[in-house]
Amino acid sequence: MSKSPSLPASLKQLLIKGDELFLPGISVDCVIFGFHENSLKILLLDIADSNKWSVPGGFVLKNEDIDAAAYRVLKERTGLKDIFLQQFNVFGQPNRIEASAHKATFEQYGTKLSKDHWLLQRFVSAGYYALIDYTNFTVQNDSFNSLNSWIGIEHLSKLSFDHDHDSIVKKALESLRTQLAYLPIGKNLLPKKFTMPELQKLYETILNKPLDRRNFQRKMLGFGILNKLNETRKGGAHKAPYLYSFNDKKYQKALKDGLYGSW
Amino acid sequence: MSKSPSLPASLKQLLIKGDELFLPGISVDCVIFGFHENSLKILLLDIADSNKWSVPGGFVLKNEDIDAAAYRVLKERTGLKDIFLQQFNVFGQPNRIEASAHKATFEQYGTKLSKDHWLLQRFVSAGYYALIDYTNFTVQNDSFNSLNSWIGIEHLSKLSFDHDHDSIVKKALESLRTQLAYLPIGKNLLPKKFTMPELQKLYETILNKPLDRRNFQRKMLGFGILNKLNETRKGGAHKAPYLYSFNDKKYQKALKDGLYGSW
DNA sequence: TTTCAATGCGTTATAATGACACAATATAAT
DNA sequence: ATTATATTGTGTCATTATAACGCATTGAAA
Repeated sequence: MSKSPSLPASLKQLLIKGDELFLPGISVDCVIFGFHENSLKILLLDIADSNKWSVPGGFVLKNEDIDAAAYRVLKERTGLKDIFLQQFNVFGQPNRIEASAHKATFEQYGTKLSKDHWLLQRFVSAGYYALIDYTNFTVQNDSFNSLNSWIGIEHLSKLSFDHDHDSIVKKALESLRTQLAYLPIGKNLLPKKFTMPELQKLYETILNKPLDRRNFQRKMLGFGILNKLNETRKGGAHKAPYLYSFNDKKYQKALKDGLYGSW
Repeated sequence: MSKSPSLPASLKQLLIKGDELFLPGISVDCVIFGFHENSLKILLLDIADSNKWSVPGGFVLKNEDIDAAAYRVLKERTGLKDIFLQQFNVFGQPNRIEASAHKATFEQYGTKLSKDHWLLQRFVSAGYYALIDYTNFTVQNDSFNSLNSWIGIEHLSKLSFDHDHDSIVKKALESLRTQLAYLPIGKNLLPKKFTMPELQKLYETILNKPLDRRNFQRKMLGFGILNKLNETRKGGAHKAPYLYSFNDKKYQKALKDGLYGSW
């Protein structure tokens, strides 16, 4: 019989005081999008001892707004504040298997949850997606999961998800695509300065289709939310593209009023 | 001391077996839209003894999908199946006052809820909006609320809501407006046969702005989801407009694929 | 210095939209 | 009956948005 590693403090607290600290039966799941090297990526966690992938999640404190809980989870995970966060769906099927994942987590430490434990009840989960600047943070591990990986969405179909997280990720992507039509997306996924080809690649990746370079630029500039900077990105093998930044004021206005664009 | 009416059976069951039957801390709220006489209406309930309005809601059975719970609530309330139902937001602020409404409901029957009663905990609510054919159903009362009323959205600002339901209704309307841009809406709010001016009025009401009659018709027909019938609606004071119906097959396809229209 | 691929900055054809004109018609007024 | 009137059916034209594509420029690599 192999000796199990000892239970981390955070898990111990969850085990003992979970039902006291957190709302029963409610969790938040965050699909974190990042963009790097022309690939839209999702931050995934390797569920301990299960060979399956999941998305970061957490519980809601008894006196905490549910949106705030999602922010907290993200902050714990990415160290970032001021993240673009969007609630996109509630997952409330009775056969969700959160419970078995929780069970497995504790069993790897040799701890068996009692049958009626708070963690083993049915959970309803609020799904959020977050957009973050990949270049500007480092992932934090937590005690539930040992491995964090950025996975390009083009590889998603090859991964093994539990059913819940598969639908969560799919729905998040679908929502992101839909919202692209009327929300300005980019400010949160790109660094402060970026080139037009980079922005276009982001759009092409999200939409999963090629766009005409010249038409894209015309339309994007037409929204009036970009500042053209007086610098170019040197170092590439060819003609140096101009750098742009988002006009914060107009970007905020566009977030509020919508863009009305068809892609 | 005045004698209170006796507690209805449904409330009694909720009081005694609520925590056994339903998930803790989760409810569903349904904003039910109907369209009648050129006015978009919402089905509102008069919270007992509170002078405030709310929307129909309910709880989620322990082994019930949360979407199914919303359907069940709607069916109980409207008697209708096959309703267009759309989850639009989760309301999870810790200061929601569901508890006080529940308290008031029972107190009007002279029943005082114990301080730690299942109904008095914090509830997170999943908001759904439903579109129904106003001409094709009658409202059912329930034991929580004595009065049901269809209220035109133009009167909403004059009503007294508790804060929760105010934001629920506002957000529902906002979602409906947004979705109008890429979902075909109408089939569920209008009778089987309808005229183009009626459909236009519906759109104008939802969007809260006038549309050009001729351009509206051209665009709507362009979607290819309507059947022009060989009948006209006589009885009006003027030229009889043609009747239309939705092409179910194409309508379903449009629901799935989206419409891509800008209004 | 030349080559080359990516970029900047355009043009033209087609489709979608917005604004408006006029004839047709079901009822109401006379 | 006849006329008046408001509403609907249908179409046109100017404007704008989109799609498709051309060509000169440029920074690094050959």
